[in-house]
Amino acid sequence: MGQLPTVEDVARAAGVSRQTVSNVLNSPQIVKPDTMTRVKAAIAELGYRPHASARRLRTRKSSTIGVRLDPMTNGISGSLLDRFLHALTEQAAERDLRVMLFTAQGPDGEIDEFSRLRDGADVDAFVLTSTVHDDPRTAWLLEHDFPFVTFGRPSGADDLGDPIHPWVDVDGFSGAQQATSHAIAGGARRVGYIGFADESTTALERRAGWAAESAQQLGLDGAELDTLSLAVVDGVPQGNAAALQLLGLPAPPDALVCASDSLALGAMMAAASVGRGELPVIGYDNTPVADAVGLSSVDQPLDLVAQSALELLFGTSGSTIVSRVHSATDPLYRLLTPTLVARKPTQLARVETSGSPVAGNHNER
Amino acid sequence: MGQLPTVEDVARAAGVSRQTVSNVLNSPQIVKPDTMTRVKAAIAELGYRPHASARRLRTRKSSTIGVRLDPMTNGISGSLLDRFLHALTEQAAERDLRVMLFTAQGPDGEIDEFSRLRDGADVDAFVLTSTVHDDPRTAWLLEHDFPFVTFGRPSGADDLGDPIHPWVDVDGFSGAQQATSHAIAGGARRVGYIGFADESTTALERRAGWAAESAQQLGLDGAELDTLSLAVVDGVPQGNAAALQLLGLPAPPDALVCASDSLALGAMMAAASVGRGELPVIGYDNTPVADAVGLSSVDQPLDLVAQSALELLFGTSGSTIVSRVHSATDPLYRLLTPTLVARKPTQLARVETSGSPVAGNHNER
DNA sequence: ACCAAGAATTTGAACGATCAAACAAAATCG
DNA sequence: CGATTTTGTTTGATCGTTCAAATTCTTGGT
Repeated sequence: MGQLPTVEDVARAAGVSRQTVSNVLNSPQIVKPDTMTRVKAAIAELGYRPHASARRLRTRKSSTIGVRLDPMTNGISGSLLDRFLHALTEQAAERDLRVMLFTAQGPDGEIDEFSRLRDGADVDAFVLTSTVHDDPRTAWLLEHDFPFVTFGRPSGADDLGDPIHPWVDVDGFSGAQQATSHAIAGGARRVGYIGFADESTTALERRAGWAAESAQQLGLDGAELDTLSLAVVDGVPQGNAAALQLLGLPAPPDALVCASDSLALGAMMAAASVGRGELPVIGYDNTPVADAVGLSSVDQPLDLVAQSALELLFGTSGSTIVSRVHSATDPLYRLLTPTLVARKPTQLARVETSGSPVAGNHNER
Repeated sequence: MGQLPTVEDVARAAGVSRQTVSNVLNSPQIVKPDTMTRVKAAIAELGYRPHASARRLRTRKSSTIGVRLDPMTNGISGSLLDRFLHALTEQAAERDLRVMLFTAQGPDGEIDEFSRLRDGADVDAFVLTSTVHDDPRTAWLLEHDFPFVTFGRPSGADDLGDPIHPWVDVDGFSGAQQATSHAIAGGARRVGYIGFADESTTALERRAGWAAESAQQLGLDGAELDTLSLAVVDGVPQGNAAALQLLGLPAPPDALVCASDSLALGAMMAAASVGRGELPVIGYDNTPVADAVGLSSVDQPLDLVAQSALELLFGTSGSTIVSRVHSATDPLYRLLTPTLVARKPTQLARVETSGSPVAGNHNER
């Protein structure tokens, strides 16, 4: 099994020329049916596979997407990125695209990597996550006219009308609205909200979703809404603290909507600790933790996010970068709608104790 | 900025030949110092960077490692893989290696991908995670003589004496031992254990570590140890249930060592729910959740795991695969020692409530 | 000063694929 | 039926780099 077969070997075996073999692979429609079968047989026979690097060299396409792995695993929500990465890799494979990882320290380090990967023709495009306002990375990519798409809208600009670059995002307003609506449907009349203490689009729109739904269905006014909500840094202890504070109010909330599963987990524990274990708490991101502790949570359609990202870069099919000059009918962005996953908040207490060892795989490592 | 400069352009600019430029980059020691400076200046001037695909085509090395992204995000511990991936990518970058992802359904699908990536010369080696006993994937790779390392020892074989393939693992015996020892140092006299209900090496060795330490320091015999331990499927609810059962014993444990943070989190909640919130609980894997809820946990040195994996594949430096015929002095495997990260179990309750919004980034998405 | 041995550099070929243009075969048409 | 188009296939060149062998330049010994 010494040498791998080349297009030359296949050509010889099938009694045709190199180029015909190449055509069978790349332009099947222009080759005559019976030569087609002959060549395909030879390919199967020899177990031929095109040499990726040779192809890349000639075509000047790497068929590879670069994604940066964030330096810090972002707390519980870190797995969000993990799941997105998985979805992206899977969707990419369907188009014969590959995902290449890189890491970097800070925006400048990341830009260095952009430059390196671009010049080495290692990647055709980047997918950026956790973008911030006035992101230097998107500025660099735009300036150098290199294809990319962001997961998260470019906050501050005219995102919907005339976005400065392609983006995909999940509608946080809708997510929070659904969560709130679900709590109300469950009988709540004062839905509290624990959100993020920053000015990001994400933070603002999720709170707005909760506020809008509370105002509309429960008739609460701005002052009441302010009383019922807190903005904190993301994290379990912060959620715990905030929930304790809200539950200590003269007129405490009878349900809690949180901007993350971390906050929600903290809130759940807080509620239990003050004897209100039955309090409905709804989280965000639908992380494994939410599933594990039976927490209702807003699920982001990461498969769709990944698919949309690829569509914005490569069109509805194929693996060739589409020009950034989109038609007016085909917008540069995708705003997707999340779904609420309802769970029984009492699941934890209900589980039956099992003394004898139970078989099963636990997916360690 | 039309065309990217090639080695040819640099050569012309520096007044030397192509090959000399190539030598400056690949064999610096054989080029005369002053031509060296001249060429380097030209490289900097033109902003030249070698074209990765062209190089790969010629050298027949891809300088890329393939890693499969597991289909399911493995519950809370999923982030373990995430962190490992990050460490691996970072370590790889230092050797000018890249990490390429792929996904697959089941072992057969993964083997198909192996074959595809190998034949396309996309990767030089694979890093496998979550290996199982008699893994068909390692069998295939061995049979086709393709370089790889596993994270996790090949259970069942003579791992230490004459391993059938290179592996890196973290010593679970030591980890559980440390956790147990820490609990005892904190005053515990009956340390309970909640572990995994399967026959994996991981499950066995962690329990053995706890058992050994309990026997030695506390003088407990086998029967008592059996009473104090349970084996369940990994998960928060299971941990909760198991902890409730252990705490309901006539002579309940005064501390709990768990084989995962998921189990530990469930156990913590169980303890709190029966008014034993002060009970020391120690988890495993040091996931973000453990950090968030202030849970002591055994930390796996993923940086070292990644570094060791690369060393086994590529030697102590460089990016060329080393032959699998290792010298006797240089074993085919690395067994690393984890570290216990001690945290205050009361952290959650202690956090002060903060009414006013606090600035800070919460790393959403 | 001469020649051999070593060091530094250059030249032609090759890696494996696709592109562009040239060519041959088949189909269409007046 | 010959001229013209359409369709299918082949040939030479090329992508940017490194390898292998050939060449030139240094150095040192006698």
